[in-house]
Amino acid sequence: MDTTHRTEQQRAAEQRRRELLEAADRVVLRDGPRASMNTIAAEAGITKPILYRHFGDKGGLYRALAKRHTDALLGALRAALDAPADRRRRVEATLDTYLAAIEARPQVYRFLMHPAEDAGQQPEHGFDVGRHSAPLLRRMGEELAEVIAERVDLGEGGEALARVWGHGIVGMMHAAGDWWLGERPCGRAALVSALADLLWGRLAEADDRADGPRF
Amino acid sequence: MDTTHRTEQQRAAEQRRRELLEAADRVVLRDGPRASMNTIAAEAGITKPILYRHFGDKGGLYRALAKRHTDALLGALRAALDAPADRRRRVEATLDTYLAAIEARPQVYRFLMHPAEDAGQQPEHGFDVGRHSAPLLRRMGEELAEVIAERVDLGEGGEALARVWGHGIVGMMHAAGDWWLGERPCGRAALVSALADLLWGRLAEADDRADGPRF
DNA sequence: TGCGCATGTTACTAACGGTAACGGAAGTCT
DNA sequence: AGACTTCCGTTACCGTTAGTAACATGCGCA
Repeated sequence: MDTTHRTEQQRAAEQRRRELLEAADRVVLRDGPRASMNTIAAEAGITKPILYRHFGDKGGLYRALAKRHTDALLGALRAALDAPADRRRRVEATLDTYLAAIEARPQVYRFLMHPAEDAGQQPEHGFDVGRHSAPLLRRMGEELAEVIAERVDLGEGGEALARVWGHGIVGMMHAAGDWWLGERPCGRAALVSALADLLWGRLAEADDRADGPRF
Repeated sequence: MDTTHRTEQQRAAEQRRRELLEAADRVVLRDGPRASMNTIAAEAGITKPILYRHFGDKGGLYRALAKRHTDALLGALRAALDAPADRRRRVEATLDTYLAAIEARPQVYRFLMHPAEDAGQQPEHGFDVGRHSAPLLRRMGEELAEVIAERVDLGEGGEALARVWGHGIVGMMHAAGDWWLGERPCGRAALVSALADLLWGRLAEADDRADGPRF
């Protein structure tokens, strides 16, 4: 068997796969996460079974599609997290990077946050629980936890603390960003500043209101 | 027209509606958010069109179902938030109440967190963006924001700050809870303590590690 | 020429959400 | 009593979806 020919075909297949993904991208960005396989196939100029030969099932295609965007966003976040500045500025830069990304391409964001649909069903256990979050959120949480654990001295049990904080901070960023994207109550810089203030303990430091019940 | 008869019928309809909701509850708790209308109807001992006459469409049924659980959980959270104790203890009690709820009935939690599916489609704008979060998260965020705004003195622009924080804290709680429910890396009390520490600014106060790059 | 193999198609199944059309059982009005 | 409305319930259907089976075609290679 000719090896060069083999790789030639493999290269062609990967090229094809990229084309299909780009077509899928266009459709998903236009129709949202409910884009049908038929529509995607039509956009790519082919028919359904080819999509299924390349990606297995709809989940496979969506996972492949999500991986590209997720990797891109995670790269940008890592860069912000690694910038040469003090901790507060790094946190703000990371928050701003995430918010800028979801602001610039909200459809991509919407697609990435859509839960995994199914992935694999195990009818024995009923359905999976504690897996509502999108894979993107999980990955961001793990990465942030790693960065915190390796750079911040948290003493005894610091590792566990860092993991909780990683997922917690990512969830804070996500929820606030989603709400902000829907209501646009303020500018991005104000949102970043408010979230950083929250992480810096301003809630704990603030006094109770004089004219109301204490909190 | 006999009014007593009219209300009699209304009462019967509401009773029926409750029965249908309970049947739907059983199915959703067993099959997850992807329970079909046919299955729900079968569980209730009837057929599909009756469900549609009562709830309009699948979204209507799911919304009615979600409202019950959401109201119950929000009630519990309000109680924790209003307990007579200092702020740190209230925050911890609220976190613990939420986590205890999702721990005790994870299927309900999973169902509630499932985004709205569709609600109403407006093909003009493409698809809605910035509305990924479940209604439960939005409501929790708004409630918490209200409590913070009315009880904590945040000075100039405190209202906006409180809203950001409300949604941010709820998102933190949600993401950390979801991750915790999936991996069970520690006990509930430890998670509560770690999250409260995060809100109390321990991340900002901690030193850089001596043996690694600074953060 | 014939073999293997990847690529493409058409045509199908099963399930879903949702709806139209019909049937019967009550009570109500004349 | 008999016609009229109003629910409650059914069966049978529609359009769309994910996913698949079966068949056709073009290519390198012995």
